[in-house]
Amino acid sequence: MSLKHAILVLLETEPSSGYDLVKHFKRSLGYFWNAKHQQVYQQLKKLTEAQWVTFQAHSQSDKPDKKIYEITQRGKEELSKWIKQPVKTNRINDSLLVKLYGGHLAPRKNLMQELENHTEIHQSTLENLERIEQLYLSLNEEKKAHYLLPYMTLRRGIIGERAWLEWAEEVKNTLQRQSPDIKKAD
Amino acid sequence: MSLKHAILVLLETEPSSGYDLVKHFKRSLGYFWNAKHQQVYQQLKKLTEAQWVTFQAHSQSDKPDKKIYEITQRGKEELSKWIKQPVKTNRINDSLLVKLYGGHLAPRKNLMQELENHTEIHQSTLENLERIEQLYLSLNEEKKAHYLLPYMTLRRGIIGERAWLEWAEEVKNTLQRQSPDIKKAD
DNA sequence: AAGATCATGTAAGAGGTTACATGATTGA
DNA sequence: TCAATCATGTAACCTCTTACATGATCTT
Repeated sequence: MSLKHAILVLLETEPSSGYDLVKHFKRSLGYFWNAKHQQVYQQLKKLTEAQWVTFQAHSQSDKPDKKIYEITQRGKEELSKWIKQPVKTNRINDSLLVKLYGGHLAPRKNLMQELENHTEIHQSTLENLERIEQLYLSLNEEKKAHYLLPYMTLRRGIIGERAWLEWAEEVKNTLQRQSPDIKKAD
Repeated sequence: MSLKHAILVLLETEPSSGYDLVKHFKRSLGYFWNAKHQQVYQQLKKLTEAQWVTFQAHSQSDKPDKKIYEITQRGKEELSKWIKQPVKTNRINDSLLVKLYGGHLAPRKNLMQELENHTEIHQSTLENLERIEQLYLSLNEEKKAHYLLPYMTLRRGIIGERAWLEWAEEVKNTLQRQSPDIKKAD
């Protein structure tokens, strides 16, 4: 699996604390890799034991102390080995679709509401990604080339979110057409 | 979590053996819910203990015996309770994107090959989904209405796969443009 | 003779979530 | 004064994967 490798990829770019990594997972990588802080700390512990990373304690007076992790030689070797191997296609487990599949068991109003809620979330994710894209596009050519691959992953997010929203519109329209009285019923 | 609920949704439509459920997960639900046979059998055991499902043993002379599971009253109540509750948005953990993000560590040729391989898989998934869509569209109006919600989940698959392929083309073109000598290099 | 399909499982371990725990500083 | 940010963790539990296990029939 690859939370370990996702962490290594981040540390390969720059040494970070667990807290920094979590922020990364929430921001730049968040649309394709999710991890809670507990899991990141657990994995950092394991990575340290395996000697793929090391850390140095940094005491701070105004803020809590922190541990700055960096990738080791052994970690780099492991990472470059991993990155050359084929990755499996993704497992998709989407509860919303399970719910929709069995949607005859829920009030139609409920389904519509659920779709609305998810639409809002996807909409705002898309806006975030587009904001980051604007930042990228305003860089000079050298930097653009430097961040090209991360930018490609950003594009995945943008294209994916647009597709999601397009689909949701289609579903909402279809459900609306199928039961046009939905707003009158309770 | 919802493998339990995905199973209940399927059993609510018709009683099935574990083996049948696995086939369902590979076919109709496969593009939004994945489960291996071991996990299905484990969950069926738990669902039986919780009395959300029951089973009857069917002996067969030419094939191995099997257990036909069906949803109980208690299971139905649980399912309809679950289906009315909001579901969380999906966790996405996509190793291919981690790999691409750290792609400067791999030979460019390797990335291109990886994208090609995944493209083939997504292409054939899309073709399957489109085939199923044609079947759906050839049904009479009554049946179309009956399968509308499962069809909506199928649409998610189709729109999602098209978006994936669109993205992959973009990436392949970009990488090709950035290193046009890639075909000459070994 | 080999591989696919049918059919069911156990066990060990890795991965991931939820709950609990602490405690300072900064901004509204 | 309440919430957010910074910063790290443990413990219990659930979920999921991988490896192992069996064995008949049918098709190539």
